[in-house]
Amino acid sequence: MEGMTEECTAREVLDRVGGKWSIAIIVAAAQGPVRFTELERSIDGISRRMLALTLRNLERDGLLTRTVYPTVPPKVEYVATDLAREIYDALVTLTTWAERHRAEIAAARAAYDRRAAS
Amino acid sequence: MEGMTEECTAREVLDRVGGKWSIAIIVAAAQGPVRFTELERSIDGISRRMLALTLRNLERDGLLTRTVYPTVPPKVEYVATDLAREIYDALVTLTTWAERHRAEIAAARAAYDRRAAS
DNA sequence: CCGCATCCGGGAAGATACTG
DNA sequence: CAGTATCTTCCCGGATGCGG
Repeated sequence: MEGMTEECTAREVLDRVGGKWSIAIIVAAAQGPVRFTELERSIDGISRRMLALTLRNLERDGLLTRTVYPTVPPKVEYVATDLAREIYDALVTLTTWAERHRAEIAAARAAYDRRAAS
Repeated sequence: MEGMTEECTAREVLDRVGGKWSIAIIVAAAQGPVRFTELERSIDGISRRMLALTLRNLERDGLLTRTVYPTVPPKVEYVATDLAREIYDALVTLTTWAERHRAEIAAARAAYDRRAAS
């Protein structure tokens, strides 16, 4: 449809896992089945709306499996697919990296901003 | 400043690397020094504005080093820092993954949409 | 050649309230 | 419990033009 070349594969990655909350959800759902409210509580700052939307998109792309148990009260479980599990390590690498270099990056940013305020 | 917990590290990754063009730029600049126009040509679809903005942000976070050669015409080279190189493999993994499963994901999406159109 | 300034539209995402 | 619906706000990102 578009005149896009191969360059946009990086773009495609982010279309799947680049959402604001996708990584956190995938990592959580890769450890085992998780429920909606469980995710809502464990992912700090996420809104009910964004959780629902992100879950839908991840399910749509085949990264998450949604299972509904017709019980009362209703119960829905999400679990990462094999496809999603393939990038689990990479996602953890990125998360760990961000965590370990948080201070370093903040310092670089502060230094840059200080120079810009000249 | 914030009351954010540890949960948002995934968020932080994307703040650095989750820009629309960040991955493509980091991967390109990890192979060796690249010039502005060079990036503009090699990254399909990027605008001059977004290239400049993304380069600035990556430099600000200490992921890219910017070197200006005071020549005529001016010459500016960008190269990935050691910090950015640490996630190079993970980024390549994600890119490769997206490329290999492109069809699979598209199919999952199509199937999902077909069911939704019921 | 390498950017920055400005204008502007569209989608992302928060707040809030309501349902099966 | 597991979502929808609506409304609003914000900022990403494209287009264009200027400047060192």
